[in-house]
Amino acid sequence: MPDQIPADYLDGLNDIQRAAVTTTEGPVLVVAGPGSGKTRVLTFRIAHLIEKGAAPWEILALTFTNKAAREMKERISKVVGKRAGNIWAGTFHSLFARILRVEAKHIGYPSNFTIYDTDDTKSLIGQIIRELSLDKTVYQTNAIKNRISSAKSSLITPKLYERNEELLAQDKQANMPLVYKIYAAYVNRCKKAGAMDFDDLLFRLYELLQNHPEVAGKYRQKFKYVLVDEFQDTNTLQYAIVKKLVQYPDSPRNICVVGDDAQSIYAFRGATIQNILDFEQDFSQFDIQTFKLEQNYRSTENIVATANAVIGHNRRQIQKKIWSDKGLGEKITVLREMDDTGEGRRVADTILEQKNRHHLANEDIAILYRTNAQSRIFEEYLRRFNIAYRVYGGMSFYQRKEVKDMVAYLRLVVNPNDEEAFRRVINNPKRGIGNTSVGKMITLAGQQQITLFEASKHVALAKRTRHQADGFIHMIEQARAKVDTTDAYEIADTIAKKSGLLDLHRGDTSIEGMGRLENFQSLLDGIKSFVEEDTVIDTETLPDKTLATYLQNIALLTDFDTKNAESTDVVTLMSVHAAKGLEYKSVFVVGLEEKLFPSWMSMDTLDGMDEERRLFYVAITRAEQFLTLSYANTRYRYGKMVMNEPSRFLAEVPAEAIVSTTHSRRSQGHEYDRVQEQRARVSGVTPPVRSRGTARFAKPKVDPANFTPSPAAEIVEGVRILHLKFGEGRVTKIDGGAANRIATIHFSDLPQPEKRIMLKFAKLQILP
DNA sequence: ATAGCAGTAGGCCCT
DNA sequence: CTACTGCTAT
Repeated sequence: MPDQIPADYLDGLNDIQRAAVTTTEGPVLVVAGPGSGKTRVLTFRIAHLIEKGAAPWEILALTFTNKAAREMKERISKVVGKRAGNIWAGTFHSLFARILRVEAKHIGYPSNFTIYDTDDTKSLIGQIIRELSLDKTVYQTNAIKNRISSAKSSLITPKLYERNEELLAQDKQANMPLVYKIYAAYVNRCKKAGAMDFDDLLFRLYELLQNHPEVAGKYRQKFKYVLVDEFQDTNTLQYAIVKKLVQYPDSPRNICVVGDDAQSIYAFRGATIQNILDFEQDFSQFDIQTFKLEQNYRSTENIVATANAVIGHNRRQIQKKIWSDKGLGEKITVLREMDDTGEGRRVADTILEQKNRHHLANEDIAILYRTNAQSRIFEEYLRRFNIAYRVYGGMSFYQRKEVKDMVAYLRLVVNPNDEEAFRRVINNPKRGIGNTSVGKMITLAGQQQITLFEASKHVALAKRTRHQADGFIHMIEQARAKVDTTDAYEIADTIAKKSGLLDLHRGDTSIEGMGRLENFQSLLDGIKSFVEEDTVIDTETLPDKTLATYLQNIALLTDFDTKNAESTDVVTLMSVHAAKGLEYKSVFVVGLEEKLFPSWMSMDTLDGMDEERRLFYVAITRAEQFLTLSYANTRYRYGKMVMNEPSRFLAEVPAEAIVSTTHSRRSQGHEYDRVQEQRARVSGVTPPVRSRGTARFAKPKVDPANFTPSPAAEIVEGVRILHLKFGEGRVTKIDGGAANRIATIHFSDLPQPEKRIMLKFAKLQILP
């Protein structure tokens, strides 16, 4: 890659994009509709800054996901070469963590502080509730975690909380008058453990900038250009920090925020759409320039029209008109099924069909759902149909128990004060130090104001237990003595063996156990490659191979950041939230039912509904060419069968954009009627009574009573067979391994006669 | 005192 | 369907 900028790098931009790129001085707001080349503008803007003489390390680019940051850096490096590595581009959390490690001494933290994830946070809050002898059915960890999180995001310290009448009144109302005490204890304990939770990474940085003007000055000096991506998803605290960094309101630097109010989908964690709505006002005295990117380069006109119509139902938004010149394109398909199983099958089926008809690769296709729990059924059918897929989100690699246990050991080695890590591993694998003994340690730690690890050394224990505890302490301290001189892998390897974790996993021969061993091994492999290769994720971190650096690198990773080496041609399954910023030729938005999408949690407020609608807007605007919406009449949720109306959002899709008949053999075009029904329901008109039901099994071609399936082994090429739904057919080909034989069968009665059927699952009767 | 089992309550979206 | 509590057997 040449280290100079191609002269024509601005040529590929439209007029507004180019203006947004070249207006480098003063505050800039870029309102960027979906598919409008937002990332292009951001990356070219940064490249342009460097071209204009800015040093890479003077540029701070804040994103929400590591993936977005990485992508941005990659694209910038295509223009400016390896200098891109020195740009401060990353997530709010990771860049702030980096600053905090350098400046930790100012706020009484060690520079190797631990980052507590959600599980650690919940566990600590639960612990505190127990210690305060509060009723845990009243004081619920999750509720309190949210309470504390939003307090931090509103810059309310425990002291302020205690004096805030409104908050106290709310807590009383909720029958939890002592939340302020839990909050105070929680902050205390985090500090004692040398740990910060996700909110602390923001909150503590704000405090640092607020209370240490010399530090704030240093960073203001350093970052001459500040850019914020996805600005609509920032919370009050993030915006406050950004303002501090640009020294608002005295002499705002060159700040550029990019976002789309219509894609704000994180209100539930404190993001406020108000930030982007206010930004223009906040910086109006400094000649703010606003650019609206309204041309959508991603999607067909049908999809854009649908998106516009849907978002038009929301109450307030920045006025803009998103348009596309890609032609009308395919109409939108709506699939209706009886239940979630049917939905899974139908979607997988439709994917096969689309792949054949439109020559789509797996990687062109995504299935998007509201909740991660919905993925299972689609996985099942994709597997059956032999379609490669990958599920993002849900349980990430680093959240798996076997991985977390090992990481907890490593955390403890780096930071023995880490209370959550200690409690996680002290008796894991089982070494006879149970709740009672740990309880004694906790009591002692509380009494003497020492850390758990310290307490574990001195506490009085039964002889056998004492011996075990000493062994444990010795193991940690031995590893700790080498932590600065030995590479991460060596320490991890030793701990894996000495702790007994490796033996534990090796000894487990169950299916799940083997999976756990595999994950455990691949964690170790990951540490090894961290040591051997230059897999430094955080480019400005010194390329050292210590355990501390390794832990820093993985602390803020999510499922998105774990690269899978295997094939990349896979169908993507993920939540709508996770899909933001991505695009696919064909998108399936599934589970479009009232109480699911929109979620029941959001349905009781107008703000909640608006956010759900924005979420739906995000979902449909991921699609380039094909958009398929699906819903089921009933589905299993939490083990219970529930029945839901089709989502109101379906009724907001313009009728002329929907294809009225689908090509499925199964449901014969009732979808459109059903949507009309919902449309009527929403507008208050009584829907026509309509017979419901049997679409999926509309016409069984064979009487089940006379059907006796033959053993799969007897199905060979050339035989004539009977299938319950498809009727008579002839096997034209058999392939796949012994355990996964797949028959290609020609059913001459069907509109699409070729079917590929997994013999493992299918019930076929051989005909003479 | 600890470990394994059965039963029950509470569940989303992300760093 | 999964994560916790409460019980009983070691």
